[in-house]
Amino acid sequence: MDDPYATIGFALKRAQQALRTHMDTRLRDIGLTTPQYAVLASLEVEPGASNADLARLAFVTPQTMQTILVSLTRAELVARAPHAEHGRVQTTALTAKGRKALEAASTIVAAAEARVRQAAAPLDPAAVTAMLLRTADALR
Amino acid sequence: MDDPYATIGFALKRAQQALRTHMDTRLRDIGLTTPQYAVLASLEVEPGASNADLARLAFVTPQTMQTILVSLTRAELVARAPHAEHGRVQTTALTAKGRKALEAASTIVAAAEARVRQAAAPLDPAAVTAMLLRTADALR
DNA sequence: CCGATATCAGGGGGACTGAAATTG
DNA sequence: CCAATTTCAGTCACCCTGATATCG
Repeated sequence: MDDPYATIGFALKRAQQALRTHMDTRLRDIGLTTPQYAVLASLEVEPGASNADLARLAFVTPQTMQTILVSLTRAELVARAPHAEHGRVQTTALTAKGRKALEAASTIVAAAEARVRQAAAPLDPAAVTAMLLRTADALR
Repeated sequence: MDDPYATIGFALKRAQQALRTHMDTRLRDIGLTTPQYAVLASLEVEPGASNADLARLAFVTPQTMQTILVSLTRAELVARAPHAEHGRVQTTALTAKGRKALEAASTIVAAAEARVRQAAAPLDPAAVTAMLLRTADALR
C-alpha cells in the first residue's frame, strides 16, 4: 500500500482537527466548546427538543448528549423541563443567556467557515460539501 | 448566518466521524484503534522516534502521544528504550508483534481509503487531498 | 409485554491544559 | 537560565455495556 500521508483519510483528519482546534480556541473566549455550540445551534432550530432528539441530530449517543446537556444546564445556557405529556421526557430550550452566547458564537463560526471556503478554492464549496456528505454515507 | 447544516465545516465533521467509526470498527477485530494504527504506521517510517517526534508527526500534544504509547507498550506492539546519548529521551520501535498487526491493519485501511475515493467521484482524489491539506494550513 | 426514553454507574481511549522534574 | 523532553494530574467529550425506571 502507498504512502499513508498521501491519502484522503489522512488529509480529512488533519483538516477536521485543525478546524476543531481553531474553533475551540476562538469559542473559549466566550466560554463555549465546539460541541456545546453545535447543541445550542440545534436548539435554535428545534426548540424544546429532547435528549434523544438532540443526540440523533448530532450523531452521538444519548449518553454523550446527556453529559453535554448537563454542562450546558450548569452554565445556565439551556434550561430543561419535563415534557407536557410524556412524563419521562425532558425538553430543552435556550435561555436568554444561551441565546446571547449563540449569537456571539455564530460570528466566530461564520468567520471560520469563510476561511475554509477560501481554502477550498478553486473547488466549488457546494461540491465539496456534497462530496463530504457522500463520503459519510458511503461509510455507514 | 446561514444554515449550519449546509456548511463545509459540518460536512467535514460528519465525514471524519464516519471514517473514524468505520475504521475503529474494522480495526477492533485485530485489537487496534485508529490512532494506534497511525502511530504504528509512523514508526515504520521513523523507527526509534521519541515521544516528542511522534507527537509532532501526528499533530497532537506529547501528553496525548504518551498515553497512546503506554497502551501500545502494554500490548507489546512497541518497545521503548532509553536513547543512547540523551538520558531523558525514550526511543520507540515496533516489535515483531507490532509489525504483524500493522500489516493486518494496512489491508483494512486501504479498503477504507478505496471507499472514500469512490465517494469522492467525480472529484479528483488528489485534488480533494490537496484541498483538505490547504484547509488545515489555513486554520493554524 | 414491548419499545422508546431518560438517567445512573462503570470503564476505556484519546484529546486538551497545567505543572513538575530531568537533562543538554 | 533556557529549551526540550518526559511524565503526572485533572478535565472534557466521545464511545461502550449494563441496569433501572417511566411511560405509550
